[in-house]
Amino acid sequence: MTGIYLNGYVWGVESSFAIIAEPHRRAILSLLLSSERSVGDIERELRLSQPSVSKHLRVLRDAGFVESRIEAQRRLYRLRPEPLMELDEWLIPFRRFWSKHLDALEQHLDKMDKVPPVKGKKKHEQP
Amino acid sequence: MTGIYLNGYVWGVESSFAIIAEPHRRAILSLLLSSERSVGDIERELRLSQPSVSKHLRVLRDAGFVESRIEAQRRLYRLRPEPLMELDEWLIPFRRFWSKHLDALEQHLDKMDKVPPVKGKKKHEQP
DNA sequence: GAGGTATATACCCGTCAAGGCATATTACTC
DNA sequence: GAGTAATATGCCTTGACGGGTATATACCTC
Repeated sequence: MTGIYLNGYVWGVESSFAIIAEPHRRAILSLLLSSERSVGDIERELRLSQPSVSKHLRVLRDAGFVESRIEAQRRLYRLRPEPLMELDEWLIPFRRFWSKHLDALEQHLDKMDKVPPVKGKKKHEQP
Repeated sequence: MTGIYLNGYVWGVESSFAIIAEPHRRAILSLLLSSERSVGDIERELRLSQPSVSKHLRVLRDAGFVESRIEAQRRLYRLRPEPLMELDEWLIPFRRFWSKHLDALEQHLDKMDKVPPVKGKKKHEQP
């Protein structure tokens, strides 16, 4: 919908979510948060095989989540903010939604002078 | 990592990302943003098959993204904020990261009194 | 250029999830 | 209770993806 097809790959938010869905890739991004790392660094810190790390980095790079620079035989990977910013933007309307909800809850609680102890937790309807 | 195993399912952020990765499910969530809908409503608005909609809703409900209430033969689904809030929380450190980045960029631009026209766009390294 | 280190890629395989179709289930109407 | 509307579920097939192993590539050192 909001993505652009380019040699069979979907670009934009469309794919960013799918990329982030992989736990190891999220772990890699979290690692890169503090500083750039080589493939070997990630391999050791996450206890992954080297090919696995390389493949994930490939996916992340293709989607713009990371970029790399060469230092001798090593490639140092670092974060790029853009794709994650897009994800964040997708969340905006939902943030409005739940802050509205929390406000309502707060007002509800405010209404009661002293919060009476609840006997049975209200279960969510599960038909 | 941060999830809880419960009858073979992973709960928590762990799975929430995977659930959000599906474009149709994101579309459903966006729909529910404005108001609750029946399965048939979603079916029509998203041009999906009824079983497909039901299955996606099942996944969303199991993960706590939506809840339903019964009205005659129809089930009306509505949003639940919690899981999306968790996703949002995961993004927090990254938000710090990119706001730091944008600050740096801003300061960089401030340094130049008049921004000189750039001749060649700096290409991102693609080894 | 031989040997070693660091990373990328190709290929194969198992798994898993999404869609289609048919069918079951639930609730309403008469 | 028969008929019908709305939704859920089961089964099957297909495609995509991630991991493993082996191999290719790039770069450095001597």
